[in-house]
Amino acid sequence: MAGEVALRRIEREPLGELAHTQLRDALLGGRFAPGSTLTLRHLAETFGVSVTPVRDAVSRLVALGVLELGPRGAAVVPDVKIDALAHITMVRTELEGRAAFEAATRAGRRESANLATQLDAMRAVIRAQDFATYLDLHRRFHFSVYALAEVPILSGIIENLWLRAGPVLSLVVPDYVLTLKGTDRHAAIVDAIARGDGALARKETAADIVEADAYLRSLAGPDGRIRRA
Amino acid sequence: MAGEVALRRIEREPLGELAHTQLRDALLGGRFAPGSTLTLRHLAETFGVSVTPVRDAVSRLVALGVLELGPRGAAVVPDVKIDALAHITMVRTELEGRAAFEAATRAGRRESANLATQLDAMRAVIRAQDFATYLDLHRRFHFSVYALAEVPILSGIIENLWLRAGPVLSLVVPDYVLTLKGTDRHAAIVDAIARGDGALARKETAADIVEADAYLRSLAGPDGRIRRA
DNA sequence: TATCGATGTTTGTTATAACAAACAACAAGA
DNA sequence: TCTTGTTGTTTGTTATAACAAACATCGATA
Repeated sequence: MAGEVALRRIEREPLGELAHTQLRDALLGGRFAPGSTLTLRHLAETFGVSVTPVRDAVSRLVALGVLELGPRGAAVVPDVKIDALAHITMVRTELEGRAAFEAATRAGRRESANLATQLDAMRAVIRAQDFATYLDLHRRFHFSVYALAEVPILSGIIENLWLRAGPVLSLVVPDYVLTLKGTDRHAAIVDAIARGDGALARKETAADIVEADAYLRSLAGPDGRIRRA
Repeated sequence: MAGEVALRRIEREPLGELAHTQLRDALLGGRFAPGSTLTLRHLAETFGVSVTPVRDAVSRLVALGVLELGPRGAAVVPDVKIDALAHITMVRTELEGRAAFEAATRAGRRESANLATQLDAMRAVIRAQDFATYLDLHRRFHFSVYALAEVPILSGIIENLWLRAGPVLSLVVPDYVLTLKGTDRHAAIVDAIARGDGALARKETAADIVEADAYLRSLAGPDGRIRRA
């Protein structure tokens, strides 16, 4: 077997896993309208599989609180009400603040430089008005910070919170980033981490979350629903 | 239809839901040995249903991080390693501390009295050496506190964390409660809530969690696994 | 015209069978 | 005796069909 090409491990990922990932990314990208109901057979036809793996994926997303249970047991995309958003924000400030704190106490020069590089990429994408990829880079940046905390359970819970807020966050990102002229919380977070200042990293992270929450709150109608600006 | 007995809404709960609840309670009660693998067909036979609803329940528990994925995609009961326990403790102090804080700022006299009543019941059960029901009352007490915060998302995440720590917590509860002679953190939490002192409620809640963590840590062997005392 | 009831359709739920991968047991050959 | 190949079993995965509940449609009757 000498001279062979390096072979990768073959891993047949289950169809339910693929369906889960597809739905997850769609939710994170805000490609499902809040309030719309997802039917198993429709999704199954779209994915080209049977209802079994689709039901598996949907069932898990419901268990994670990412999808809600409609009137007949149907899965519906939740439209985030303003008080639910306040709850998510509360938990996010606690958890992401703590994660940023831990990241600052653990990160070295190498990790800080990596974060700074990501910041540059984000700025470039904003200048190019490419908000779709900004949404992705923005997410990657935050989770890079939280990964530095080396507490996988924490990262997992945070990811779940982002999934819950996903449909709304992506809704307003284009307008929101344009309103952020002066204060760049992300740069401040990276600075704090580079200096090993955990308390500051926590403070700036919490401020970043609260400011986004305040913006979303300003868009809420009298019924508490958040709509595009 | 006059003079009829009040009829309750008939709700056929899906079998997958029942299986989920059964597994959940078994995990919380520590009735599964850490490290043991759960096979779908065996569980299905035990519950008297087909593998479909069982798979549904197991799949959800895996997604929640309560069960782990074994070598061949099988579900195994995680044996909590000491560093994973440290991570859970970190998140628990943040979240349950915040929940206790919110509870203290919202609770009135009626709610405080309710908590005090629960404390009395717990003390009586300890005197009777009935640790199985103490485990249940203890859980109810804590979640009564967190329910007062009126942040369902927060309660849900905390419940998930308890589920993860369940197999280990229930393992040591009998011995642990006997070591607690003087300091009764639970009474201190209720006092703080009754006085509306959020900061103190948070502090005592965190201390309660950290002390349990320290006890568990003292039981860990050189491999990091926690075994019964 | 409006209301009520029957009927067909949609949709989540469940059992079952077929499938594939991995493990276990065992026998044959070096 | 040790290794190797084969066979049978276990187990997660997936498709399919049957089922039940709810909804929609439509026609008949008052």
